[in-house]
Amino acid sequence: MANNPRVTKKTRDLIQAKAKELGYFRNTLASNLRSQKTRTIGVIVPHISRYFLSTVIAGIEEVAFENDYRVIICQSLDQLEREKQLTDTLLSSQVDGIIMSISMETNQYEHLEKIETQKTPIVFFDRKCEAIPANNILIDDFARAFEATEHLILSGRKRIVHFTGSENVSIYQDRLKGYKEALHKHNITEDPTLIYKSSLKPADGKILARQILELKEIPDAIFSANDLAAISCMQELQESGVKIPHDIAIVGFSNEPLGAYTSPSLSSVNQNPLEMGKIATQTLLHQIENPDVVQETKLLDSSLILRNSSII
Amino acid sequence: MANNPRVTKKTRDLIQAKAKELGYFRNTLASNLRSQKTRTIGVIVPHISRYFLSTVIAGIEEVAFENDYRVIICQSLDQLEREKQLTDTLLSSQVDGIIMSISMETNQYEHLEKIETQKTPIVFFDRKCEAIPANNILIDDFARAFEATEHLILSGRKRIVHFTGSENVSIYQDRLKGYKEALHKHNITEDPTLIYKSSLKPADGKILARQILELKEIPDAIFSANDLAAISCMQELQESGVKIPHDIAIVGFSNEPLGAYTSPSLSSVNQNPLEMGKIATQTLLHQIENPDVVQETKLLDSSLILRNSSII
DNA sequence: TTGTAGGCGTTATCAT
DNA sequence: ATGATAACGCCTACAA
Repeated sequence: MANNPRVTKKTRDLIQAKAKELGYFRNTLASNLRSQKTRTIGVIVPHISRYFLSTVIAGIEEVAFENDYRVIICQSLDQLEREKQLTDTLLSSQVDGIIMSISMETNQYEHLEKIETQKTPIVFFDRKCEAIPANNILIDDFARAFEATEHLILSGRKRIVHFTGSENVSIYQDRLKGYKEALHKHNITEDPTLIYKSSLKPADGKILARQILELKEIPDAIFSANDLAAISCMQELQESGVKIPHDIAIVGFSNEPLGAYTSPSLSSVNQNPLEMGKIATQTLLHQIENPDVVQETKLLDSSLILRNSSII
Repeated sequence: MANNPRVTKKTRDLIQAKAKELGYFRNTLASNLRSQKTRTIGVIVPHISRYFLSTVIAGIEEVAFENDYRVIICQSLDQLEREKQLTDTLLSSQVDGIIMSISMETNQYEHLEKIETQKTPIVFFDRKCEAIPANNILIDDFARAFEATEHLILSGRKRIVHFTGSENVSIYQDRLKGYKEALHKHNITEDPTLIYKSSLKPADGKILARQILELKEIPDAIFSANDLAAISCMQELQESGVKIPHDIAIVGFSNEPLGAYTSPSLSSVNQNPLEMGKIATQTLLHQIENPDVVQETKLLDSSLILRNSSII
């Protein structure tokens, strides 16, 4: 039933017509079993509903579609246990490759080693993973965090709070380092009581806002490692009468579209998600076809976007 | 290799251990081919990045996961052509069932009839589809549109614009009917020049705003069939000096989280997306296990949420 | 140009 | 309690 060119075009057309008439569908299962290829890419992401991730997925789908690959999307919900299960599921579904952004909880790596053992090509994006040899598609989180913090300092801010996430995750480490480096460069003493770790969900932003309001000396700026926490924190502060950016300037990270609509609008970092999805997929497809390519880390463009939450 | 109880527990454990050691994975492809079941649900939605849809998907995943089903998510991007291709893909992947919200462009139904021919169970949600016999999980779009429009009328508005979408799609038809019915009940003459049809994307909202500003008699309210168009329209109007809600009151539809953050915040309709995803999946799984159930339409709860864009 | 056999990995069934 | 075999549907390779 394959569209084999050795058969006369006429015969083929005839068969195609008859097949359609009978409602025939090639059984992809059998076909894949036979060919040992599925032309399917598995994607594991923490959430699909975040702007950043759904846009990465859009980029993945675009390139996959162009190359006649299918995409299976799975959500780990930032839980290690689900990530393990999904890995097993994808491997046993014989996906040709995996694109993944590891969960916040991921601090053990047997499930990733399975992927390596199976020789299934894998590409990580956004959150760097060095547990197994693989390509990593990232932005320069350190540089952007440095830039964001320096921007606050150059606006005259001195007591700058930083919201960080799980230490398992490279991006939060790097953003924290960038923050510290900027303080250091401008001779501002690092104050550990100004660094707040959380899971950076909207609820966390509210809690952090209340903690900040209880500080003896109110800070004059916040650099948050994501937008959702920044926005909910901003709202909570405003409800307590804090003027943004006059009293406290705020910069987030990820450039959620939401941030353009808040009042004030939120300064943030554009991570180029569409591009990230495309490059990740191109890299993976290349690796599927050339199993012996060396792994490397690719840094994509990114940029600080200034809006009203940090400009007076 | 199945975990067969007829084999001694001891032997099974031994095999399990050895399998793990060797990094063995059951080949789901072969297993599914053999059993003629995939325990996989295919989902086709217009977009995954809209709050409404990604939340429906979260509901789908939750119930699927509980019942040990996998979920394949596909985006039609509201394009008929992609929807057709994805239907073929899912059918030939032998999914056990399909959950779908048809695309805006869908005005022919051969691809859906294929699903029927294959006897693959299917459930539609949000956008009603009567082209083939199937369960439809919906909210009462007519009633909520009526309520939204009446709310505007009772606030003293008389020239009420309506933004509608493709006439292929039941929800836009029903919302339009609800709008008209409310006008009718309150003896307001229906004015066809106040009904604007578009694809309701953010860009459309801006265009519509400019068209409204050029009307001889500026309207005093807008009821939009979705939030994205409402929000971008509101912004464009504000940039032209229109005061919301004083000059023009606005109500959207879908309750995008964005709407809670705009200024003013946007009145909208909560469609209960999580519940919708759960019920759709329960219905589908029930249908997979009981192939001869009758199809029906289920109406879920929904509610008008009043915010500052329509309250003075 | 067309026909046919074998095997992909699993599992149900039959035989030992 | 275990071992052997056939079949799921497709596709490659070889034969006719």
